[in-house]
Amino acid sequence: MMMMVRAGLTTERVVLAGAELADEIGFDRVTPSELARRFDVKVASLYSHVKNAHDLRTRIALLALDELADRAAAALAGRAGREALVAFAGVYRDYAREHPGRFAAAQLRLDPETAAASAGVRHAQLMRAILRGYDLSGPDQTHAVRLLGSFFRGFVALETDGGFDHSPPAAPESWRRLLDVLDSLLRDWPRL
Amino acid sequence: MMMMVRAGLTTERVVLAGAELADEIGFDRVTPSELARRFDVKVASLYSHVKNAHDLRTRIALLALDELADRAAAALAGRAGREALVAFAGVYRDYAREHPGRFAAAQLRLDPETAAASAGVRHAQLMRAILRGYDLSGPDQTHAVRLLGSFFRGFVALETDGGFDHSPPAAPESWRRLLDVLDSLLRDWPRL
DNA sequence: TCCCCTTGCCTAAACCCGTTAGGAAGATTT
DNA sequence: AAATCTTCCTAACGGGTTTAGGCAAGGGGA
Repeated sequence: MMMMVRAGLTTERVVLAGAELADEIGFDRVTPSELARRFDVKVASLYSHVKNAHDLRTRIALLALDELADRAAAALAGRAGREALVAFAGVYRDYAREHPGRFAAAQLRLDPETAAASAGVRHAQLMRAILRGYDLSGPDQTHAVRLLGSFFRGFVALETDGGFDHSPPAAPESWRRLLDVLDSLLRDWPRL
Repeated sequence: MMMMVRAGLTTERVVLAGAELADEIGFDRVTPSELARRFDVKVASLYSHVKNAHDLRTRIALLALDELADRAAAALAGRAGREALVAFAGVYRDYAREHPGRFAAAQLRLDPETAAASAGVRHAQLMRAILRGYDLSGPDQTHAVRLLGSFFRGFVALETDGGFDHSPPAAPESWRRLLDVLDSLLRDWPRL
């Protein structure tokens, strides 16, 4: 009779391990098989805790979105204007550098219902909160949110891909400078 | 004796079909098997024309980068300043909308040697060309290039993911407005 | 304490993908 | 027509995903 020592799997534990695995080997290489190996468990065992590979990936994405929103909210507390902008941006970029796999997961395309129930909503609110420190009217506020969101996402993606590696100045300097530039732009937003 | 009608495969034809397939079903679902099915050929037959799946994907990426650079160069011819900015940005965004699979491919991370030999280099030059219409000194020119690149990439990614779908104004309006804002920013770049 | 039943992990099996090795049927050259 | 090259094939291996069905571990009630 085989000794059957249980591994103690739960959905949360599986998803968390998936997130860690993503940070180590890349989100796209996170697979039920690899995860099973990590838990020293047969693949089929995971399917009691996670519906399928897609479900696993979605759960990791939701975890990452939650963590990011938490950090962003904390960073924004008690700050306004330029300080808030820099703090928020820093959270975003630091998270991507600390947790590349989770960050990649956070960009997984979610189906609309899942997305609506995710922390993505909180993100949008936090972005708008930053802009309260500046003087922007209705639609321009949305435009500004989109400018910041696009810039953050694009910059971090390019930096992650090594797009800034082969010409000076180094990425962090551009990051600092461009946040100054954007702060200045927001303070002095061009009216039509 | 089976009738052996040949499919007429060549590397280019395979890669081009791969690009079309990417636009139809998504770059991440482009697979030797699917491509073989499309040519009504056995999978192994592809391996005479393409080293492996990774090679296939890389070649599609290079094709997309080339096409994009061609279009960008054409759009920039005879334009400067705001006009050049808007034209270039339009090429980028239109390409992403017309050819989502190819566009996704263009963002594939290439190994350094491949990247250096790719049309990515041309892109960098074209971006700098845009900035000749504005008055920017040394490092700030690089920062500005990075700002534009980040914004383009981020905006298109967010739009593709439907990130702008559930609150007005519609994406195209933000796009136009933000290009105006960026033009204004470049003309009146904040000095330190 | 014993039984039972829920739960956790297992085996087995089907199916798809990627990749390589080696063979046979077209096409091309001589 | 013979020789050769090229194109596509069959066969096979390893690995990933998923489902169905089974046995054992551990907690609750008698």
